[in-house]
Amino acid sequence: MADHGRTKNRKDRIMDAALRIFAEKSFQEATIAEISKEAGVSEATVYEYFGTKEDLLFAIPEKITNDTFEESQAVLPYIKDVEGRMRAILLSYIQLYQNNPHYSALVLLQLMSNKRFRQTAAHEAIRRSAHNLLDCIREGIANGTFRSDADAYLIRSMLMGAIEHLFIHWHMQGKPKRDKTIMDMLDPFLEIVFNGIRAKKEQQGLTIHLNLQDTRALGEILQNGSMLKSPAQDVKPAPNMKQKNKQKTY
Amino acid sequence: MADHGRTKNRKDRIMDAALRIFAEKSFQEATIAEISKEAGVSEATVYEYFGTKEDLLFAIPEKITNDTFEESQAVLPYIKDVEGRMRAILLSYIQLYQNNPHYSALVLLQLMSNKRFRQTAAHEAIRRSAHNLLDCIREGIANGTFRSDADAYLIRSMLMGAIEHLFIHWHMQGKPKRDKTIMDMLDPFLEIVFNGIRAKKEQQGLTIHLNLQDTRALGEILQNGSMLKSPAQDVKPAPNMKQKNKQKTY
DNA sequence: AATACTTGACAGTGAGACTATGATGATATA
DNA sequence: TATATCATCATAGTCTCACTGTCAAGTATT
Repeated sequence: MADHGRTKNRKDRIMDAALRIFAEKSFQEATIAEISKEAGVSEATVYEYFGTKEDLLFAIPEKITNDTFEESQAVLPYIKDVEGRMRAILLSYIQLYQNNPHYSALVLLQLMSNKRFRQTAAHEAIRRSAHNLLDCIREGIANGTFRSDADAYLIRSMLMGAIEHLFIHWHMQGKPKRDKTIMDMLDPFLEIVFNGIRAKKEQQGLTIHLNLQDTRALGEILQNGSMLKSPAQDVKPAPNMKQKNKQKTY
Repeated sequence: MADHGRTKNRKDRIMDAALRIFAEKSFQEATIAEISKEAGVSEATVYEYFGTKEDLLFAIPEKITNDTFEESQAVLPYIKDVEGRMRAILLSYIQLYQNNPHYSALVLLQLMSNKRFRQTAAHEAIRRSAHNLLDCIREGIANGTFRSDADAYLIRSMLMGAIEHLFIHWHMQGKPKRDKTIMDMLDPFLEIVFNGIRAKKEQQGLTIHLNLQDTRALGEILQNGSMLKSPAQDVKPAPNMKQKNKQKTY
């Protein structure tokens, strides 16, 4: 293969450059000329690999999704606890965005670009997560974990919407608005949602006397007890959690 | 004003046509030629009113926002109850989208179009809602309505994110995915969130028996009461999209 | 009717997506 | 070493579309 001395393969170099430029400017404003220059290849080479500018746009999240998202989904079937499984789904979702800072911008660009978006791997991945979540919620309702009157669609939108909202804000305002990462918020977040939709159950075992006027004390008890810190604590975090950041390109 | 027999003023006709075409296609795919034809006006006239295609894109949500959003915000200061005020903010937010079906698409187009978005009335309206919400949440935390350890930013993202998520899905799948409107979901939604973040109080003086092994039960008991009404709408599977595929362009 | 203003038709410019083609030089194979 | 192959590049050219400029014709106001 004639590489003219360049090490990394051209297709990747083009996608890297395009990712940066698309995210920084916008689809209209980015030109193939600029992308090819940034990638150190000729314009014709871009067209060799990607038939159209739009193909290029669609290829990038496709690759990221296939590279980083798929494997993190593999553990899901082994998590029997509904809440733990939901946590794992959201975690992989968050990691997908977190590890690829420009990803959300690109996905939005695609979304707005045209109807083709529905056929992409990125959309498929999101769709599948959404579907899995819905199943979990229904399962939780069916087995009594969640209230029987809970609206599964609504709860799913709460879960995914909040995360997307956090990332969109992140994207719009430049990252470090706060010291807490979105990952840090996952458990408090889930606690609130689960808190709001858990079915009331009977209690067995120890009984204690509480004076319910003392709200503070109650709050302490609630948060220090094992239960309310994320029920999924023992669930092993999805594989690529170490934040390795394989290439700084993204 | 020379109107050549047309009644409605040209500027509005152009914006109407543009709103439809931008939302249906996308920014790139919509051409000024088509918009002007749809509006029954010459191409030059479009440029008379709107200097550039992008100006046209930005002018539309600007108008809608100013027309319909501002007044709905006027009542807010008079609602003293924190939760009631939060509900009102979200309600006006939902109405903004609901009354203008193409609005969300246009706002997203703007968002992705470029950085100018931050100076638009649409963005300003959203920003102000977001800000008001944050204030409400903080006030609720301060006055003991909400748990003291609640994360105000997170809660805001839950509230706004869920609504935006519902609308984006709505936009992507063609409207009537379900019989319930997004407005119908507002109260069940708020119930879950408030449920999850309300400070545990009331039940003054009552002593009850609790099992600390099942912390869930503790939470339930504390939150139990009036708010769990939400009629159990049985979940029906989403009638999956009609796959109409209006244009085979791609 | 006279003047001021608005609109339309049309021609033209420039940017940028995309194509076609032939030259170049690295690599594989004989 | 010689030859074939193939990725890449450079260049030139086509086409679509945003956008401009001009002028004639219509309408409003006086």
